[in-house]
Amino acid sequence: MGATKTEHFTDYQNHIAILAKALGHPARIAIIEYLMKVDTCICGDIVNELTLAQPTVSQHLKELKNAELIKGSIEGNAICYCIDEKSLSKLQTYLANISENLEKKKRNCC
Amino acid sequence: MGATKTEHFTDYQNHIAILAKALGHPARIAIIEYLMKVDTCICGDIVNELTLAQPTVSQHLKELKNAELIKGSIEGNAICYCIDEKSLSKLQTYLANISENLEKKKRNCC
DNA sequence: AATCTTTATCGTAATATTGCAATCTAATTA
DNA sequence: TAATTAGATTGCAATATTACGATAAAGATT
Repeated sequence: MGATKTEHFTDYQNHIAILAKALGHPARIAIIEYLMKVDTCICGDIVNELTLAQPTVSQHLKELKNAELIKGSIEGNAICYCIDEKSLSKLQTYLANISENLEKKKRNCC
Repeated sequence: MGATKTEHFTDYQNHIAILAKALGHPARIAIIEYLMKVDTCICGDIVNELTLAQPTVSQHLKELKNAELIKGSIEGNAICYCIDEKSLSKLQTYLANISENLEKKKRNCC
């Protein structure tokens, strides 16, 4: 016990959950917002932007990378991170579909 | 250490993270999908739908309720749960804005 | 080559999450 | 009112996450 029982759910459900989970921490939201704010994709000063130690930021970046919400390319000595639109819009579309579906239905409760 | 340092982030960032985190588990995604599938909002057989014990499902429902992604109203002896569109569409809009912003920008990297 | 800079990884402590059996509460029915 | 039903709560074990100091790896600079 303690671990998520992924085998009880569909691949799609698990995938959506992984995307949402990766965004489920304010530091990672802040990273996404920072990457969006700076016009060209920023290299390393995400650490300066957040009030967290460098290893902590590195770990958050890794989780975003694992979920494929960001991607990084080596740029000399530094690393150039940026948002991976595909995964982000996959989650966005998923939520949009739910919203749309809800509006279509005449809901007579709650 | 171990706890999220919420004080380092804006209320908005924390709020978005809470919403995303609540969706960050396949059981909770499955609950949302089930609530969407059944036309009128369903009372208690979410437990039958998922392959998880009743207390576990109850806990997931609680987390969705805490994030205000669902709401429940007492219906006699049972409880009528349904999706709370407002929070869901808040997250959806947030992601849509990011997607839109990304497309606007001429991105010259990654 | 020695040093600096940038980022990742390791190890570890603190805390949170997941899952369930057992139990409790409250409305419902017999 | 006793038994039933629906759901929440408690308590606990297993596991995951968060955070960071110390350190490693690798390119850049001197």
